Amino acid sequence: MTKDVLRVETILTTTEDVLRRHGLAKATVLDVARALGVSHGSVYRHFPSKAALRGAVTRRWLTRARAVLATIAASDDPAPERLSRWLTAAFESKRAKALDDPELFETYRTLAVEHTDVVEEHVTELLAQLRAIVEAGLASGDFAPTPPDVAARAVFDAVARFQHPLLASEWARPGIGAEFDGVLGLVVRGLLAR
Amino acid sequence: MTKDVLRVETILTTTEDVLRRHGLAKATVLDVARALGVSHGSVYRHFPSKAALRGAVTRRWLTRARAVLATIAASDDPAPERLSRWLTAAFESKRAKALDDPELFETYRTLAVEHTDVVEEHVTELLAQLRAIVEAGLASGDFAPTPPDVAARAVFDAVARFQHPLLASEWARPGIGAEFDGVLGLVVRGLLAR
DNA sequence: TGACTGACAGAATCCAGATTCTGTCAGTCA
DNA sequence: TGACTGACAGAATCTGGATTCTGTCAGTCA
Repeated sequence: MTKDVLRVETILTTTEDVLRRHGLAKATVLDVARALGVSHGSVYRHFPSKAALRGAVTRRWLTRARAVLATIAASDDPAPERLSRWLTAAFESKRAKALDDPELFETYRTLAVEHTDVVEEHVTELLAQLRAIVEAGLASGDFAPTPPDVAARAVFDAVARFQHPLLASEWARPGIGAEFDGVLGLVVRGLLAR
Repeated sequence: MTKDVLRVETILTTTEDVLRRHGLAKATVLDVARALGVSHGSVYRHFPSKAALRGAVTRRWLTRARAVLATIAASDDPAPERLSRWLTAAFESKRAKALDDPELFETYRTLAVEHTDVVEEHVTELLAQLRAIVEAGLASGDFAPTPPDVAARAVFDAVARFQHPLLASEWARPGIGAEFDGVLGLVVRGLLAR
């Protein structure tokens, strides 16, 4: 808020705040405008619709969530370890969010379902990170020859149970950690050169 | 209907019929009783509650769905092929149901969510079938040594994206077949002895 | 001059009264 | 005698009139 002019970033931050405080249903454009101390017409100056505003918030949330994983993907650990760390971090951070603040997680889950296009971008980015790890493993000879994009997709799909927000309700079950380890082991063994 | 007395099987069949015709919301105990030509009090003579009736219908549906898979699990194909056939059949039959009659599938999906206990029985049974295949593979030396129950669970979890009813909406996407093949290959390679 | 306001129409959502359903049980009837 | 009925209370669901929201735009004001 360095300037008095209403800025896109300010609107997004305030919207996140309203979402956190009051939940999805009560986060109307009017509410956001009230929280900003402006009329709702002003919000429409920066976003063409309520859907666009929500989409932008969703995109920002997913981009932040991806940052940690990008660091791991770009590390120079051996590919099998790097893959394990990446998949574990992806699961653990999502799981922590879902368990720490279920209502906020549910809010963003609903937003994600509403904005399929934004989620698709996110998935594409995640797949690119996975492909980079697979390519490193192919180059080092750790992984058996395979088309990297197909392998990345297969790994991503295989951990869907521990990634897909629709299945989040099962992440609180006691045995879930062991189950994740089981799939992780299976997946890594499936990639390794023999 | 060999006898005039109201029988449990008759009630279940009629309930399925009402569900198919009118959907979940309109399938009240009163509706089922009307379809049977009896008073709703008679239905309560055989089922203690509406939930119990719905649970019984769900159980019957899942039991039927499992029968095909049981045949494959008990076949004497080599374990890797048998596993592929089992997983493919599990995916294809569910996918066919979801695409052929989306409304009926949605009905049973909701029922499954309502009756977690019944679904758990079902999953336990499926895991037992998978474990039998894994054990065959261990005995033949096709699969690398591993605790069969852990491996069965890992395989089951890895194909969640192609099995979990909550993700059914994605089974209509064009690339889904290739994605399934990718995971199937990864999983089988993960089990194979080296 | 251009960021912002607020009145407005049509769409979406809310709420309270009316209807329907669940589960029980005393009573019927074959 | 026991399978079945139907009236009943309380819970759940529906409905349509009242309220709130979305998206637009002519007008204000700094």
